Amino acid sequence: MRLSNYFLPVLKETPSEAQIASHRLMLRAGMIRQAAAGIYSWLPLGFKVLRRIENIVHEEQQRAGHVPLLMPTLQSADLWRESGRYDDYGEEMLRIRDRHKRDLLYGPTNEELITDIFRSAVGSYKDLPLTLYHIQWKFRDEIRPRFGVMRGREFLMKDGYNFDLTKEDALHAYNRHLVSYLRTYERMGLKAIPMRADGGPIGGDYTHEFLVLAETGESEVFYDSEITDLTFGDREIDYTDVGQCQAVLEEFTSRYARTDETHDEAVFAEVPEERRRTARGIEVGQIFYFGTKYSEPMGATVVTAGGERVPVHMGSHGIGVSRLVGALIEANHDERGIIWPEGVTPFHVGIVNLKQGDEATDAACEALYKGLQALGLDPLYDDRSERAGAKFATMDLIGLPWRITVGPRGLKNGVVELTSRRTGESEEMSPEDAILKVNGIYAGL
RNA sequence: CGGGGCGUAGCGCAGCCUGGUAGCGCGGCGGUUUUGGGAACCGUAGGUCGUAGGUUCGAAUCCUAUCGCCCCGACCA
Repeated sequence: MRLSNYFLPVLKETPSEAQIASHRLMLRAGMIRQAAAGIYSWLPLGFKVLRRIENIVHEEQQRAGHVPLLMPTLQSADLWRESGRYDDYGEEMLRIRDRHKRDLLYGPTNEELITDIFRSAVGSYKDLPLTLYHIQWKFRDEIRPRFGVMRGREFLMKDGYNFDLTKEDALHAYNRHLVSYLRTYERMGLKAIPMRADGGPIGGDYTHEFLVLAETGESEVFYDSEITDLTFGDREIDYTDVGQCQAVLEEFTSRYARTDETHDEAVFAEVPEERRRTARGIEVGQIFYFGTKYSEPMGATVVTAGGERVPVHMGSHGIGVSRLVGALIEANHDERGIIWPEGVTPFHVGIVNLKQGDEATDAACEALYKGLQALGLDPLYDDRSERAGAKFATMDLIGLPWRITVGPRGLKNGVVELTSRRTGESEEMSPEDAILKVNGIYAGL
């Protein structure tokens, strides 16, 4: 993309309503614009990041064997009356009435709808196990939306639901989700720690939340410092292997890690003192096993091999996709702006032309731009007639992890400069080598 | 929902207390000189002062109501 053809309304000054880094930077970098309290338009740059996160979630879900579909944002109140949650959910649910005076709601989650789909189409144990998921906008009428997309009222969430014949099968699904979530966050360059959590309105005894450590996090967390050393890495995993998934769960949940909801001082005291940590975290996902809580009242049953009709065991699992954009920035920024991890960056590399209009630099930039694109990379070429400082400031603000600087001074010696946004380190090399180097950086992702 | 605060040009703000021609910086547009870390100068456009009532000769300013937004708390992916 050429910046002159793009829509990137960056702000030099910080809008007064933004208090935390991610909110400030998303507004300044032209990623979002507020439409109402807790409701945002996603401008091109923000939309691009959102889509990249969404894609990673899709890929990892499908790698784990989960099946995508798409349910609507508006749901009929009748289904929620059936489950008993229409009255239980409270003021957070946005209720709407249509012209025929029928009660609708903007879905805050989809247990009822998915259970309805399941029960009308599945009747046999032979159809199990099954995990369906979608990535769809949700609405929860928060009392007090804040922190930009971190606590919006409208937010994009991946929510998935597993249907299994037995509790054991459903717990495998639970473990499988934990593993796939570890992979998902790691691909985005985020360390998200699974912590024992509270069931909340969705309910269930088995539940873990995934927390990204950040000063601006809304939850207080307590953990054994050993847990932050764990990484999933590029190990191979067979998601159908019950033992493997179980082993990963045990590896990642055996150490103390809890939010304030479930924190237990007595148990925490058993962790060696030098490893005890108290911090703040951003919740970016949660997994539940809740048994037959919805299948029983809603009649989601299958017939077993023995001819018996039984309610299915279910669980649900969520990843806050739009919140992740904010969480990623909280975890990756400095005083100059955002620093995107390679896995989610909106553009792979920025090209800064220091002397727009100069024949040699223009030609070198064009060659770089086309060369990078030819390798399937997505560069952002700053071809505006701005001064060097303004171009650098924009690049730093929007946080592309790599920048190629092209100026007459370097070109005289046949070199351009490749700079890491994270470390600030620059290296001079020929344009051809710069293309190869950038290609190499992204080859594994 | 309790407490606090704010709505004045695209953004950041002053003016309000003490009523009398609506301002500043950034940004935009045109021009000149510049050009390796948000350039300088000149010119220029842009505002029913959130909205509705009221008081007054006169309201951004005082009064009332209302809408919106932000912050702290309780609640939450």
